[in-house]
Amino acid sequence: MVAGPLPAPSGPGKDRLRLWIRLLRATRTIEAELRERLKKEFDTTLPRFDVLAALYRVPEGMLMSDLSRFLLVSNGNVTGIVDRLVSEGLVARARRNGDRRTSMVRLTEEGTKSFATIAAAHEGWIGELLGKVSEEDARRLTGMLTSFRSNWEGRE
Amino acid sequence: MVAGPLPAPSGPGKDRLRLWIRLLRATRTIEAELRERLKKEFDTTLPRFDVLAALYRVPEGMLMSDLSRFLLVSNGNVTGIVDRLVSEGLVARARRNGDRRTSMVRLTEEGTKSFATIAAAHEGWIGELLGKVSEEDARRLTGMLTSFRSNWEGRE
DNA sequence: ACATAAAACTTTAAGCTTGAAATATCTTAC
DNA sequence: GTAAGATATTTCAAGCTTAAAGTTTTATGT
Repeated sequence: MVAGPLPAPSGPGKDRLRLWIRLLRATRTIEAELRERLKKEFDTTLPRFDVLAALYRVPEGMLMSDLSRFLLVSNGNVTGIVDRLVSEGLVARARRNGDRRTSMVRLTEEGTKSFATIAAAHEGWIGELLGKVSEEDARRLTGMLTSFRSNWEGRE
Repeated sequence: MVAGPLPAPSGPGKDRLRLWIRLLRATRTIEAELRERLKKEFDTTLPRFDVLAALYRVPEGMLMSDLSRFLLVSNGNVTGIVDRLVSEGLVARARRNGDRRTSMVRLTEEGTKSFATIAAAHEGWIGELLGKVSEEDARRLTGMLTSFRSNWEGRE
């Protein structure tokens, strides 16, 4: 998967395989760096940050299943992360009258402040880590990935 | 992190942030699909496949620390994955005369055969999943990611 | 109304992941 | 030759991750 300096493969489809390998390595490298900085600077993790970021956009809150879908992770996974965020006081579960199976998850005031701080640093890090990508390349690449994504929407 | 349809952010550095979010979402989507297929079709996992792929390139074997560096994961992580591959008979540890701290890890015959089969399917899946990316775009994107990567070499 | 199905969520078991501490071996400096 | 440090690896605790099974609540069909 994360193959690197291979005896360059060739043949049909090899260009896409190579692209995938590069994509994966680049993503993992950046992810590792972000994870490390989140830990060192804010004593938190990427999954927690992801959840906070998702909730920050929606003051009224989200259902667990919305979070799961949005973050592309399993239901049970979200349960654990939200549990920890609740115990840290950054997030709150609110029972709903209409449907007692569900609860709205939203940021607490502390969670909102905390996320704002971390997000500012995060944006700076990304600017630094992707610094060598020109703005033009960034937009072009984003475009390619977007069209790729639309090819995938509603797959499962 | 995996933010999606946000009220599109704007300002300096926002293009790179958006690029990162897209990159991460695309990678995770493909990764999830590969993981699922590896499980369903071959009853294995992505990390195991990564290790087999790394070893396949080097018949004489690799040290644990080489594997760790190459795969961009921690030392302790590799220990666990290799342990499981050994117990499955796909990989073998060989003590070395020179340095008794280290051992060479290499594919067994069964491991080699197993990987060849899985890798063929894997390449097909990538061709399918990235099918909408033209060969030309694939090469261009790969180029961008490569220059990005060289910006990162020898960071840590 | 009542059984059945569907939906939202949690729990569980197994495996992946990291950073830090512990072991064992080798190298270097005196 | 021996102490001190460097290397290679494993172990450990905590957390992330998934798929599958379980629980509770709501919706549907008759």
